[in-house]
Amino acid sequence: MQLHFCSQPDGLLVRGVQDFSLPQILDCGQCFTFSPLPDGSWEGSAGGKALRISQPKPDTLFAYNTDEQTFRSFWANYFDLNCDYSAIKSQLAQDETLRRAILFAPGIRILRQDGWEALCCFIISQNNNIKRIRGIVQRMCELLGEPIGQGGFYTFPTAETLASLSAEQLAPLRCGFRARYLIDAAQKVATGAVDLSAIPEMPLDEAKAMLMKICGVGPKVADCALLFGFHRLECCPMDVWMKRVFTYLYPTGLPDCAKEFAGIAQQYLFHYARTCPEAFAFPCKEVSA
DNA sequence: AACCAGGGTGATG
DNA sequence: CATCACCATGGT
Repeated sequence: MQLHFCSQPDGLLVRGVQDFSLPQILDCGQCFTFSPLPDGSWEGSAGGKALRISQPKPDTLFAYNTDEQTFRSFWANYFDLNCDYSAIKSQLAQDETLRRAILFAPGIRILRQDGWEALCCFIISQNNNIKRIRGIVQRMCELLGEPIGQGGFYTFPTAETLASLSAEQLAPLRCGFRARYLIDAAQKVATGAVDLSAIPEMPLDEAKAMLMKICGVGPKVADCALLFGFHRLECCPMDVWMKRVFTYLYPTGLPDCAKEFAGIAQQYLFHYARTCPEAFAFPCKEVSA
């Protein structure tokens, strides 16, 4: 995918984008730090940087408050623009159900989020809904992060900051029983008991076991952190929606064509099932039928 | 192995 | 107004 940049008075035009949809990417449950604005653009922050971005045409992005240098060095990687999703999609689409899920949202991409931020977000996400997760994460950044410029955005608090606090001091976040999980994660990361920087070089099962040493991190949250925070595409987080998908559509597991990119397959299937459950023709009540 | 609490909010009836 | 579900986990 060859990108073309064109600086404008009020931002940066990026042409040549493929397999990309802002709402599909930012509203498919992988990211909780971007929100839609009434005009269809999105604003939020990641990795200590703020961004407002829109997609005036399918192959064109407009980044309001950034320059080419910042976009090339940070946002292009964040939005995984160096990855060819058309090749991945054609491999996955050998399976008929996946083909339908991909056609439903062909612009999904797996963001390359910061590992620590993703870990915290998915600790917060447990037994929770996306709207409230966004609110909790926002309050956490406002209360404990540093301002990013004048736009009202804040950095994600560091593990050191969080580790110095008690669960009671997180009460304003209104994250309930998850507060002590965040504190435990922060303390283990800050002391090095859990070394996030070692994860990229670690075998998957070893990395997952390490993350699960944190109280409040089970298999599901660990898989989410690894997929969305460390880009381990073979992780397939099993939430209630994916359990339904597997029970009714893949009782014997994903087809071979999807194993290599199980995490990406998961994201297409999760988004389709959650957005359009009737298309899958399964009940949304009891899973364990 | 099978419940159950923990906090809050939006959706549904 | 009541109930339920929510990208789960740890404890009983």
